[in-house]
Amino acid sequence: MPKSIKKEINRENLLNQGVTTLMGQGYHGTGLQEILDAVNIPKGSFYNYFGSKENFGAEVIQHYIDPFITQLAAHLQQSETDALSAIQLYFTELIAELEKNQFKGGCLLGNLMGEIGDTSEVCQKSLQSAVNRYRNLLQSGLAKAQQQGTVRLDKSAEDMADLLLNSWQGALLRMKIEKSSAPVKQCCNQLLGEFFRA
Amino acid sequence: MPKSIKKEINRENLLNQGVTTLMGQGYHGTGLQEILDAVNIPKGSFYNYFGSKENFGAEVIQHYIDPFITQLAAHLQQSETDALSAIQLYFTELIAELEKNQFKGGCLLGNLMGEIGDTSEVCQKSLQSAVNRYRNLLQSGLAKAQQQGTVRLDKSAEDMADLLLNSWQGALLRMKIEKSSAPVKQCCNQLLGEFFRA
DNA sequence: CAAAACAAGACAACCGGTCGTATTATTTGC
DNA sequence: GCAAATAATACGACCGGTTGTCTTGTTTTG
Repeated sequence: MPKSIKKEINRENLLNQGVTTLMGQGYHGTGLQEILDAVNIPKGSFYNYFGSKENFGAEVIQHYIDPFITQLAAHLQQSETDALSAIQLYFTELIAELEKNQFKGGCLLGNLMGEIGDTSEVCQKSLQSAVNRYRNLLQSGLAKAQQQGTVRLDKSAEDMADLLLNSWQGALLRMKIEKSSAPVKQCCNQLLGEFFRA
Repeated sequence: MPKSIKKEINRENLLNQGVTTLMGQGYHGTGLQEILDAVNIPKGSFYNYFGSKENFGAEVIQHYIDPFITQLAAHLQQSETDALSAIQLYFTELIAELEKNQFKGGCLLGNLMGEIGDTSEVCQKSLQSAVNRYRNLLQSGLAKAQQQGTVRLDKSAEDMADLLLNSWQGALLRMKIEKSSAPVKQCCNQLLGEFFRA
């Protein structure tokens, strides 16, 4: 097996484990050794793949959000369901996943925004990019729903996307400390079920 | 000076410094020594005042939220202004303070919910209590505004308080990474200025 | 064989927490 | 009301362990 491929596998494993561990214990609460042990990669190698813990964190952020964007985009492209229903279904699936994890972790973006969003410039940039990518997709979904007549037209899709995203982040925090999916369900019902409706 | 008084002063100083430092660097990002040096209190004393870093964190949380509750309650008791205006004024003041800090820190409750809200049971309990105290006050303010006819009656004050608090927390996270007060202003305008209005 | 990629482990700094001792307060005995 | 005894607090050196990073030697690659 060529080394260049092994390198990519190692990088991928580190990023996957980074998502899991940073989600569970936060940035400063996680030591590199813990991640390295989990995927059996020696410490010395780490700095060949990533220049620093901070750079690693920035890459983990992007690696984390990718699947969410893919999943939401897939729902929005389903031509047989309207956009609002697609978004609702997407969030229903997220809630099911959160319940499966017993409300631990929440959203890595939200957690890291709070912990290091204003102290690590590198991670801040990465968080900006990740949040914007997600927000823009949500916005385009809401705009599509507006065209389909299921979402009100007197508010901009941009404003609604921001409100939905912010409320969702806040609800995730509440979920974590209340160990209940009630906050996130309430959030979706209030916005997607009522406020945004045409 | 009796020792019992000095002890209370030291505790107070530690809690104040704890709020500042934990706000800026998070829980795991802050070492006890850093706090102790800032208020010139030896390490050994710390463990006479607080049993552990975790217990200290739980006390810092309560110490942090107290002034916010006092401030909001004071606004709500001003008899010459209606409740909705009082709430709006309160948030306007918060935004001014955030701008003064150049969008660093945000809300200690939100930051700690994300970082340790699901890993430290002691802090989780404290966060629950702090958030609930704050939420209940907001709810009573919104209920008062409903009685005064400025806020819609077809949604419960409880639901609106939750939505406002969650959106505010999310907007604070966005503020931190975007280094702009636009998200928090947008949040207040959307909810207090539009959605909640009678 | 030169250059690049990798891995082992050293490194100093720092972590939260403990411990014995010194100092000070408070209670007790008379 | 003073002194002795007891309790409470102050203090910082110190503990074992871990941190992120770097140096250095080895292995692999084209």
